Amino acid sequence: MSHVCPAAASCKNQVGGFAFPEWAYKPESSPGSRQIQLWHFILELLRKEEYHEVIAWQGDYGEFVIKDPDEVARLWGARKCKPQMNYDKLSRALRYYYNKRILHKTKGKRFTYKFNFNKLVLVNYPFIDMGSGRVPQSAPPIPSGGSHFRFPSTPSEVLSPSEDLRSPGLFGGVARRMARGSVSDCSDGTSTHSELEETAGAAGAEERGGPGPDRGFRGLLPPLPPRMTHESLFRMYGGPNLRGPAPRGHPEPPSPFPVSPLPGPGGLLGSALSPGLSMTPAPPLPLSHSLAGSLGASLGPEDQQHPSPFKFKLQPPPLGRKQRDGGASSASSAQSSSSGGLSNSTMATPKIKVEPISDVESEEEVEVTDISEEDELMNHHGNEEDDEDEEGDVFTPTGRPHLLPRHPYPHHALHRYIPGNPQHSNGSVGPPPLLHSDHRHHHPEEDEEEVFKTPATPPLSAPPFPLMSLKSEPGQAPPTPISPGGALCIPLKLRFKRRWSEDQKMEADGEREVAEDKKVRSAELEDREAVRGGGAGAAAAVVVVVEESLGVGLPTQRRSSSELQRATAQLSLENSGC
DNA sequence: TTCGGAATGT
DNA sequence: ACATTCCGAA
Repeated sequence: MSHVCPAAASCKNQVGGFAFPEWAYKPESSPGSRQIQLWHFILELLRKEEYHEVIAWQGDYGEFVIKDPDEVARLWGARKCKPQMNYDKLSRALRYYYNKRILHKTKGKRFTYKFNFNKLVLVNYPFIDMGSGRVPQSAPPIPSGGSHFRFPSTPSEVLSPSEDLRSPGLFGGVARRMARGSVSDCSDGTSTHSELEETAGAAGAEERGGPGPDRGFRGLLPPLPPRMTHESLFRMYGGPNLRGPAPRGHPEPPSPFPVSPLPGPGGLLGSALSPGLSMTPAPPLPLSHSLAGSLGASLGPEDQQHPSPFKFKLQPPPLGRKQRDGGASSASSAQSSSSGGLSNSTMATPKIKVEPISDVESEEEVEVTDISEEDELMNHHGNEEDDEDEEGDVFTPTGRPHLLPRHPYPHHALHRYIPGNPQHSNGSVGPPPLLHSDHRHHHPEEDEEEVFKTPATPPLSAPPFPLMSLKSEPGQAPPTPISPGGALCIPLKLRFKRRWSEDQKMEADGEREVAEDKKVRSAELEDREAVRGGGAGAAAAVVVVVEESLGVGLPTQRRSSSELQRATAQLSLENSGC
């Protein structure tokens, strides 16, 4: 309510005639987080060179250092209209992200944190280039507005509505344009905060022409670069802008939006995902087969790139650790965030929340190959270490499965995809096979992990990353394309696996939802269950997406994804516009 | 410096 | 949910 939307109608549920899930709007409207979230803000700052004196990317992927804590705090405070903000407070907020796995602290380095992109799922694309090695300059434009709008982390929302989403029509009409609505800050133009906005604003100003459908985000999102390599992982844009290598040396103009590479007809990748990141299309499921079919048919016309607002989605479970309910006992665990001791069993089911959040998340996430590791490997100067290693989880396909225990992760159930999908076995879909190939020799269990990791050696030009995951249900096999049509992309590098059957699962597992634990154990349990579930109940099939398909022959998927993006974009527009 | 609990606000 | 504020502990 805070924002009134002129186009109320659209604001509500429909955009362009399509109905959007409510959750799509949540982000902005969500009460707690009024508008921008701290991490979005950080990202914003990071992408602007103007602030590089106060905060900047530092070494590895996602790692950034707050050079001037006070200033950052000031900026944040300004943005939130909290003049009393200081680094101590800001850092507390940052610390909360640890549990959410949005961030990690880089140990040993002052004021240095690192985004766990691994765990984040970018819904659209990552624009961020965190410099994996190189300097990260500014990331692409994060649409301010857009960024806010993140998709739901609530699983249920996302998935559950699956049906709704499913309808092909959904996204179809959405307009392509979007806007970045950066605005909306508290001050509305008043004083302080503005710096950021200023910049943003400028851009925005141009765009804004009015609430019309046309405002676009033209610049916003670049379509993906034609090919992303791992290296380029984060940087989304390839284009001319990519600055290469030298990081910080020059002046760095923030890259405006690069605009485009265009999508060629054949190759465009619509929106790509970053390789390493797992991205999930917002509504992954929905598109599933139905989309393919329908969209394919319906959408066809051009492929424009749709810009999409990129957004991150968090993956893991938020764990609700907080239970203060009487327990109090938890205190002990405090420090060691990671593994504390968890007495696991006792609390076996701390609370059973119905929310499938975790589930969803897990499901949502599609895992892809993680780049991060690669990067790390490549780069790993040995520095940072582990912290990320832990993260290694990246793979965790399912998501949150293993929390941070530094231990070896239990192999989660990666099985998901295997479970009963004949297809899988058939390999009709591209991915599976690959998976194996990569693994080569792993034990089954390990395989699973491996699978996710597989990316070890991506083919260089990694082409497009698939946005959408197709899901094949057991009964139906999606017509996945597969055919490599041209020489385009032969290498399949990524494979997404998705398990969607939330519903089913939920039913099947009543418990898994439990997830709320903050600590690992839950994860483990879940994993196990998941595994089991995978085999059994899970009938849910897992979806595997093949990137190839995208690139190659089936534009449909891509498109569908694009549609999504557009839709999202619109949403953001709406929001912002309002 | 960093961490995280607790209470509180939005 | 997501902070903000306060604060004691490493």
